[in-house]
Amino acid sequence: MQNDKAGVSAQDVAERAGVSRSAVSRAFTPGASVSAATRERIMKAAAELGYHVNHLARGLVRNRSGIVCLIVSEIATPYRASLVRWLTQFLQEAGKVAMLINTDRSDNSVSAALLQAINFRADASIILSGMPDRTITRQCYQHGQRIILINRDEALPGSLSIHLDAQAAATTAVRAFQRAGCRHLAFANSLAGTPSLIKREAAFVQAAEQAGLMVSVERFGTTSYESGQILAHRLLTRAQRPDAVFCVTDLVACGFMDEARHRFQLRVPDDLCLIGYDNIAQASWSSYSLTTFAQPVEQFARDAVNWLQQKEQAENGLTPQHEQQHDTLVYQADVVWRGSVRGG
Amino acid sequence: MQNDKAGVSAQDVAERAGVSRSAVSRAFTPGASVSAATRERIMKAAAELGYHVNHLARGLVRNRSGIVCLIVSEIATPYRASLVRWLTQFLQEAGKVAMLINTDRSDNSVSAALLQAINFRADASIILSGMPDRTITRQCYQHGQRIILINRDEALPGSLSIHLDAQAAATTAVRAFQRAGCRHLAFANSLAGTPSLIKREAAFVQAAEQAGLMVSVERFGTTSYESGQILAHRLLTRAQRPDAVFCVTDLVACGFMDEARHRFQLRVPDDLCLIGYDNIAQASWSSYSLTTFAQPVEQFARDAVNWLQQKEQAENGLTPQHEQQHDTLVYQADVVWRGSVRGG
DNA sequence: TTGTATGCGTTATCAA
DNA sequence: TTGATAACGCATACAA
Repeated sequence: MQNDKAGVSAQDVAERAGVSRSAVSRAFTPGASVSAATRERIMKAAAELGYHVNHLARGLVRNRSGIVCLIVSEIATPYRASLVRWLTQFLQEAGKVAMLINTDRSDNSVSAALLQAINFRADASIILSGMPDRTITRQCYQHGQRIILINRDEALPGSLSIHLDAQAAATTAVRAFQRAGCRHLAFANSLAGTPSLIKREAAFVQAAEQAGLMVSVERFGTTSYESGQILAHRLLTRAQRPDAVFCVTDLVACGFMDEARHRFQLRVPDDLCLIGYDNIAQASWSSYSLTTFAQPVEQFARDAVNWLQQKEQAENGLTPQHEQQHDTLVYQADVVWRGSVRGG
Repeated sequence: MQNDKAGVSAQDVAERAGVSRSAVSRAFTPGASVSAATRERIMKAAAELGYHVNHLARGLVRNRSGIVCLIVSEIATPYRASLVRWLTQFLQEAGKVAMLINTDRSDNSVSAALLQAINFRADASIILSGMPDRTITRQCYQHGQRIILINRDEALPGSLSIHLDAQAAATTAVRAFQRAGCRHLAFANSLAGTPSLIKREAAFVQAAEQAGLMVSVERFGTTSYESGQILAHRLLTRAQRPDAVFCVTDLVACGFMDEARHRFQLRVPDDLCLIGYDNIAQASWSSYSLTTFAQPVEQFARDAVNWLQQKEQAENGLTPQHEQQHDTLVYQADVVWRGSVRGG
């Protein structure tokens, strides 16, 4: 209020409250030993002066900033956006704060992002896209920075890896197409080459072949609506037109469905059965009513943050063990039956 | 590499390179005076030791962290997500980093977010949702923290306010409906009560009345797809069913259109003309082909970051003027003609 | 161009 | 419970 210099420090508050600056520090540290009386006097002085703990200084001395880096490409994509949404929410509830770093999917832009995380002494980094260089992750580890990989299908020492089992979804999809009486299956993939997308394709092809069904694969471009349109064009103009398509992503499936309907005048699910993956909001929109597999996004986020807190408590505890081990969490993607498959 | 303690500091690098620690500091400060030779020796030593500048310490002494807070609710929404995407990208290109803070739209959760920004001595906060308490923004100002308001329709001293002119879009929409021969207009709004959404409605109603056209208004729930469905139900069951609806948002428009088509068997644009706002990706999807007004999101983000950089340069310069003034940028939302209005 | 000395705001250790 | 003091890692004013 009455102070117009930028910095009002614990010192100023201490003087006003008639205590030492360490008392002020303790007053703002949860669980520190301060008498209720002095604490109140300090808080009053702090409010009057407009004092706010400097997390930069606190982080410096504690060697831990409370920052968690979210490393992600294509944030505007529905699935990514919802993952970011849950992560930031749970991080905040855990008293941490999210730092968002955009990458272009290239592995060295991910490495650069991780360097930023080191610069800010982030408590952890959560990687949603790409894979960083090993030398960088080593440095993160040395700096005590945790790493969480979501849908990365890889494991780093001391890290947590969360991903989905591709097999169950593939089997479920094939059975559904079988029940619908489909004869010629196809998988519509992008060229992104992400491990999880590759596995999704491989698992589906394998399941289809085991069921003795014909299966075509087409790959194109990025994992987007537009690619879905192109993929529809390529698959639906084949001599052997598929009557059931598993799209690597809901976004692709939406593009595929729109093109199939509006360009090829096909009816879904009568002429063509379609299944997607992710369960983005648009999949439930009545124009699509897309049968899909739901990634438990909220659960991912909750588990990531819980694991982080757990690790931190263990660190504060009496177990300074050298944990070269890594943790892995594997989930099933739950099928969401809607109208894009006959007899669903 | 050979160092296994967490912290490798400028001191360590200095010793290895055989220079003083200030030399190391200068080597990592752009535009500082270091000879190429020593600089190289320092960089080599730094790489070998795995040294990374501690931005916490740097921010502490410079009283500027390089952090910019993005304060936003409902990040997973297409329009918000794309705004966040561009902001983070441009911030990174400007050498800054985005801190993402989720709010629940309530004004005091926005205030809490702003407090976080103060804690981390953020260079600036960009507010995309809600309005914080004045006493908080005052404190931000005192801490030298810039504030940027996007679509907030308010002005704070020393801040930048970016928003859209609601009038032009309203006039264009009414004219389009007029050309299409529509007789009964309607505006489908949410109950969010955001200033920009309110203005959008008021401007449309005014423009319609000026054109001598009947206009109904319906408001419901959040600004979402689901609300669009409800709004369709309410408007399309009225005795005087509207034949042209301006939806406050594309998301609302998608829900409205789906409900109109699939529940009421109406054809768009033959039976019903529809216009949205935002130009989210889904508006261009062929199931919707929605005529809409494009918010220049990328431009918003670019301008916000440019303004920030400009202010910082001015600060470094010789003009320590007390700028109680605020800046305002007003844009037009460009109409994107698609298939949801007859004769568009 | 380089080195020395000082301070940034905080927490942690130790005595009282 | 409280206060004094020493780090934390860095940038910079100043002197060389």
